[in-house]
Amino acid sequence: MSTYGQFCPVAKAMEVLDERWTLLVVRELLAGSKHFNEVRRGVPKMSPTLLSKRLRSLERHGIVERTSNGSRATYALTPCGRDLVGVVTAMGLWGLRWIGEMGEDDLDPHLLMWDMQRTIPIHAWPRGRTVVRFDLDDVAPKSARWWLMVNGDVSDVCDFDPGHDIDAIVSTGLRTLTRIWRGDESWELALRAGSVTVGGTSDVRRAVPGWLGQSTLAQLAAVPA
Amino acid sequence: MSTYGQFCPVAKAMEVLDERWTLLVVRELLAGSKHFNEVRRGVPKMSPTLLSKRLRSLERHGIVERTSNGSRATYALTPCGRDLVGVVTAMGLWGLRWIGEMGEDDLDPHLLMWDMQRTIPIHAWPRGRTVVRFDLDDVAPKSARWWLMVNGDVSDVCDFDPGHDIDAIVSTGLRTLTRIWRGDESWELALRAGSVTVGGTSDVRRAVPGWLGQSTLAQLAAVPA
DNA sequence: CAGTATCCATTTCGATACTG
DNA sequence: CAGTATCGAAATGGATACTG
Repeated sequence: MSTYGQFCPVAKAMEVLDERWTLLVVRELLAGSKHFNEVRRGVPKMSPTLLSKRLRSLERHGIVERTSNGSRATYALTPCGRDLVGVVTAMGLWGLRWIGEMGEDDLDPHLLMWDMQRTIPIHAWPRGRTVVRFDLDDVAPKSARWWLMVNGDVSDVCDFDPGHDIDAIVSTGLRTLTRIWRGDESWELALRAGSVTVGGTSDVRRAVPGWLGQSTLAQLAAVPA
Repeated sequence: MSTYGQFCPVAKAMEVLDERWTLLVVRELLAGSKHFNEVRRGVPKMSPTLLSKRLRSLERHGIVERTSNGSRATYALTPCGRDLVGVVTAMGLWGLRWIGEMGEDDLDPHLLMWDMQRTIPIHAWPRGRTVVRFDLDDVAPKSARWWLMVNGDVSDVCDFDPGHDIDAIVSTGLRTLTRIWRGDESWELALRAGSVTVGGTSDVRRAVPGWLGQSTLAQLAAVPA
């Protein structure tokens, strides 16, 4: 960490937070990840060495607390770390408002499905096991099909057929699904425009947008403070 | 600028903003600086080459607009740039709340006086010319004495005697003055503890804290949202 | 005043492989 | 699972001097 030599609190904060990846790691911890490889899932392009380094640095700064219960290490935000929710949110809302364009490299079906799986409003789903399949038509075959399930109060996602009955099939492109998830487009408009189609009983088709919803940030943006 | 390869708006925002110095340049522009060397005053430890590079980068990203009226270049934030006030504020409030410790290198009388000069509530000062001298007792002689003046609706600061009558003398240490300015301590407590003394007529001595006030961020922090 | 030019030490980071 | 070890390429940025 290099310093700025300024008393200004913005500078003091940036000394800690302006390093590459740092705030994304915090975002993952805010989203609820507790273990090393759980965090990694949210920042798959970060090398484990670097993640380790960042976690250590955050620990040194009193933002993260690491506890090693026997063999399993657990990471948690301290109160100071939890208070970064304001920074992460401000950053995200600004990004959402002003950086609409995503390059091809920004689109990642793994990342998208993982984020959806952990964010969807489980309470809005039916009681029993419910499975939605996603067919992404513009993606290499091995990452084109995903199964998202809710059973009781647990959600799961995988890229292979888990063998259960499928309640709905969402067919669309990765970019479209990402844009809807981010809140750049609405389910309604996309469905009407035909850039997304949903298969299933008519009840289910009507319900799917409510099952999936949108990213946490999009929900915040929809309720302008 | 390197990329993160994530669709997440936080990542997209950080791609633009996580480079060293970037957000501090934005802070300066938000504070009202319009010209190259004006911005420099707020980030004196940044090399001009790098400042130039950052301004260009901000311009490319649609955050800053540069206009060259003849020979004088002017920088201004675009609406997108102005909207970063939320990010800068969140960052600053977090820094203020959680990073209290300042190293010796973080203390800079130039920077402090410059920030005070541009932030003080001029309307709270008397009508005629009013001069406050600062004597910093723990600073090298050549940076230990400062004159802060208000005349009409213009404030000024310098490190040499401008030759006007002095209305008040504030004697304290650089660290104390910085802490008060940031809002870490209050004028009242510092005066009572004797870590600051103010010379002048009793009316003036009572008025000085109100003339000086505190940094913009400290004012925001004092009104918890 | 408003920047450029140059140069190099240092850091940083990504890739890959490996370990208890 | 939860990291560490190693290495080299790239870039980052600080210092300094210079220009129209």
